[in-house]
Amino acid sequence: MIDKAIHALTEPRRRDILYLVNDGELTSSAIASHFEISAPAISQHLKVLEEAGLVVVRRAGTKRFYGIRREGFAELKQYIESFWDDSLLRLKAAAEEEERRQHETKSKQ
Amino acid sequence: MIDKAIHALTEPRRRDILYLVNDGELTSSAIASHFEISAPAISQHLKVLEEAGLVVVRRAGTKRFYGIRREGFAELKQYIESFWDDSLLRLKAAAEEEERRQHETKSKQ
DNA sequence: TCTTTATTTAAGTTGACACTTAATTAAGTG
DNA sequence: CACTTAATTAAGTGTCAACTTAAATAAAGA
Repeated sequence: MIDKAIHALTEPRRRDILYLVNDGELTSSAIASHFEISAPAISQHLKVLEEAGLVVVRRAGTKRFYGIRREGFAELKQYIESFWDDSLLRLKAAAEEEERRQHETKSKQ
Repeated sequence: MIDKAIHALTEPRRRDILYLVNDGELTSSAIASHFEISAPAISQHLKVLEEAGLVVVRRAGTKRFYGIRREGFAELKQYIESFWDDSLLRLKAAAEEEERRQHETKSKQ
């Protein structure tokens, strides 16, 4: 699911859609009205976002309201933060190593 | 630059390259030896990463050593964290709103 | 049931981009 | 100056996915 979520977020248009529905539930056509692309294109994006667990649908008559799925974002946030933490730890170590090297160089001058 | 950085990171192969050089500077060919794709393909990826400010080159004779550019990552981290913070604030507000609605419903039953 | 509204699914087109091989540049080395 | 090594640039290919229009589904109203 994390892989699907990351893939879903790599498309700028889908991030725009998420920003929109984050302000409150919207129907497919209401979302489409914010862009210049066709309704089917939006529908396809929504399908990707739904399968990635980032949005949920609530059906009401012929309308379908799309909204943010909080659990999906929570999982994703946790994953990305662990990635950052790990990555930053390595960067910190590298920075310290470099500093050590610079001190060594200076002492040899 | 942030846009370029995000775009650079959407390609899995480039993330793999970043993981590699994060452990220490590597030449283009050393990086290529870790994958099954051609040297030019790696070179093209490195160019994208460099233009996104995520790696830096150090020339030494015919060799070019690629390494992580910390400032680039710092900028990116800041951006993504602000995105998260903002996004989470809105999600928190939405969650509270929903809770209020549920209480209301219960009190009316 | 026929029509309208909301949306999706189907099918096909197009552009971006990650790759390839071949040619080129750049910097030593004999 | 040739030759080698390291890497890039050039040019072309194939794939994928974001889009299009047209057709299908699904629910509600006349």
